[in-house]
Amino acid sequence: MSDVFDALAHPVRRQILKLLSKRAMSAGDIADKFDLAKPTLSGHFAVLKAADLVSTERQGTTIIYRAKMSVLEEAVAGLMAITGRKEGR
Amino acid sequence: MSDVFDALAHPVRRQILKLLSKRAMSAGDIADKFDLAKPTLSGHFAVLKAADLVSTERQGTTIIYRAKMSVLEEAVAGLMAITGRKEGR
DNA sequence: CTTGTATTTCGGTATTTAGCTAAATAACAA
DNA sequence: TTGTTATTTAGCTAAATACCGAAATACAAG
Repeated sequence: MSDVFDALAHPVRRQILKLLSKRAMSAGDIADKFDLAKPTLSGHFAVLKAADLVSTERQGTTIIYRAKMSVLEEAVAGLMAITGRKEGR
Repeated sequence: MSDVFDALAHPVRRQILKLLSKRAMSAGDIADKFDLAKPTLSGHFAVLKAADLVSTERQGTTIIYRAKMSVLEEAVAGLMAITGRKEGR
């Protein structure tokens, strides 16, 4: 769980998740959306993967990233446990 | 908003928020709950305050911390914007 | 004004993180 | 095999973070 919050702490990683929540994308396509070197993005992908927030699938030479929404929703639930909210909908 | 996620990234700070969500507490009382030096906790308080996640009130020589639940709920809402959930309740 | 209590600020070190370039790996096509 | 494209790993530096003990600040009581 702590890994998830670590991952969410960086704005670029939150933005990546937002992109992936709309549709799966290749590493390169994601990287093109940011003004950062590709290895830097690759590092961010690794953090997201360590947090289990994304899954990957290789398609030939490209790698497709997908957001694991269920894990993200667990983080939301974790925060709501602090706020005292009941389950969201 | 980024400050909020930075603040939430550290497990001690999440734990502090959880304590404060139950009841307001003095800095010292909070510090007693952790096996860390007081200056270390004071630093965590400062991060929470910078994120506007807590408010303070001085009562004589002690300082009372309170969780600002509304700000925490905004963070929840921010995450839910990524997940695509509708407003929680 | 001195003392005691609560808390923060200061100064320091050790660790982690974010970013880069260059090099390595993987898959594929010719 | 050679070359091309996509991505990651390695190696590095700079900056940020977490922690500590010691000192400073703020307040209240005597």
